[in-house]
Amino acid sequence: MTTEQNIPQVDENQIIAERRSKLKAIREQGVAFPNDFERKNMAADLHAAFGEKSHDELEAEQVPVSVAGRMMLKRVMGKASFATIQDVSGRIQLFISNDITGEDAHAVFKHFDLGDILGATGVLFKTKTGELSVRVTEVRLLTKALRPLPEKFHGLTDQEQKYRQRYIDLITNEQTRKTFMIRSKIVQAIREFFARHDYLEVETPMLHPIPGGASAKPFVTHHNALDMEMYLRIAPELYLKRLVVGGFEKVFEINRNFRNEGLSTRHNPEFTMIEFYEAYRDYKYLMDFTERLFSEVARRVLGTTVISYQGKELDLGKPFHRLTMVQAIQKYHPQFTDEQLSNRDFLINELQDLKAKYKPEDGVGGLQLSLFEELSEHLLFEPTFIVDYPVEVSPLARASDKNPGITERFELFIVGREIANGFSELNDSEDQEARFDAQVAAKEAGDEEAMFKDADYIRALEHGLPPTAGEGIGIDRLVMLLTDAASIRDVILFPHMRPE
RNA sequence: GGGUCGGUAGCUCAGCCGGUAGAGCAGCGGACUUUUAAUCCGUUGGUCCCGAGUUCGAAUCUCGGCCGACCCA
Repeated sequence: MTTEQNIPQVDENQIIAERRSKLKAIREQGVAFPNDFERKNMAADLHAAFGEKSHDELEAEQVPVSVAGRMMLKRVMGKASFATIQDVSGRIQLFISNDITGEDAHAVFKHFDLGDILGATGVLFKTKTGELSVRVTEVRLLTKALRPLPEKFHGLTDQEQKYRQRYIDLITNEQTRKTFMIRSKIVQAIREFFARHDYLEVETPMLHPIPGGASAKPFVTHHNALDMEMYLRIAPELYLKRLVVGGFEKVFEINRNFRNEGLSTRHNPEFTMIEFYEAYRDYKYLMDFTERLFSEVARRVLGTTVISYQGKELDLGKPFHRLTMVQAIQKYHPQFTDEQLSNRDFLINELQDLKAKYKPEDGVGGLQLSLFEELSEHLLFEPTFIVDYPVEVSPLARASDKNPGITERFELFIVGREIANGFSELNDSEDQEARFDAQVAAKEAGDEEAMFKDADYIRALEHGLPPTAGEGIGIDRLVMLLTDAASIRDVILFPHMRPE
């Protein structure tokens, strides 16, 4: 394998050629990529500190500044020019005129291009229209941009290019920058929430000898020295519960999972999850805990729990709805009776009528789940916990003491999307072993997503896992919710694309 | 996997009942000392996604392919 195939074709054009010749001239005059410019001020800080001052106040103070950033706009007017530069905090306008820099320096500036990285020193002032600006005494080219920016007003509209060349999207699109800043704040708020609840943050393997903790197809890779197949993890669950066996009673991990499945507006092959486990708790505690987490994160990141998603409003500060799977089906289809929904033949008939996907070998529980996914899941706009998941689709969850066919498990749906999955953990090693064996039988019968048996995990459980509750939350989907993003690709910096 | 829409200058887009490609921005040259998507004058720039077919002639019509967006599975 060479890396050459990953390098896009060189696409030279007149604009790039022009800029290359400018760079060549700069090289001939000295250091073309200087790194000795001392930037002392950020655009946003200057606006915050001096934006309210009047023209006369600023003239009296003569505030010296040193700013740097990418030139986004340029307006040349003969003997004076304006330029707008952008740093990570925002934008500020430069004013360059023959009177101050001299005619030669101004002439050099006139040949700087949009997209170039500039450093400028000068004094703050206010223009006629009241815009805080820098009256430039010296402006330097710090990095020549050889490629032109997208059209300055419309920016980049082609989704493909926005994803493939995210750097351009970030340069030109304020909303994109904002989305990823919010993403960072969300993760930070989650970390702080768990730290405050005395959780230990851990890192467990990404390379697994046996993929486990979820029902999904793994990516396969090869370890040369050990000459063995390895799998990129589909979930960290079994490792985190080993840590609870070891006595870390509250643990969490925020990291990537990999699932070898299709791409969609809701699925990227690698995605970020937080999984957390707490000993001596159950799934009901987790639901309350999750409500607190979501409302707190929203409040800290957005300042409110009332959010708007794709034009509809919802409140993460209110208690979330809680429905059993059967209730969730009946909510939108009240014509179905409890008796019908616990009748295998009836369920299969309905699923066939709906042309829905289901596994014919499933029992009542699995068929109910298929019907729920077909009829109700996408309609659960307001936050809703669905409880009473059947044992057969929950091989790692503790069965209910009252009803052995169902587990102490929930999934959380918001805006019609699964966003979290939690349960009281199965800590009976013999039951767990029997469940693994059932999964292996299903895998041998052709279910590619069925789980492998992890003998060491059984051994760990045999040492005793305290009663424990655990949950996973999809960070990307949470970010979508809080940034009003329609596609998971809008919240992942470099989403997966077909190779160019 | 199926359906719909799209791929034309560096970018944003027009042109599509067939007649050999246009605008705005960006670039280049010129005018302009408070502009802010600056303005005004001039000007350079094209594998019309790829391949085949129909035709005297294809960006335009037909078929196949590639890539993408959205919807469905």
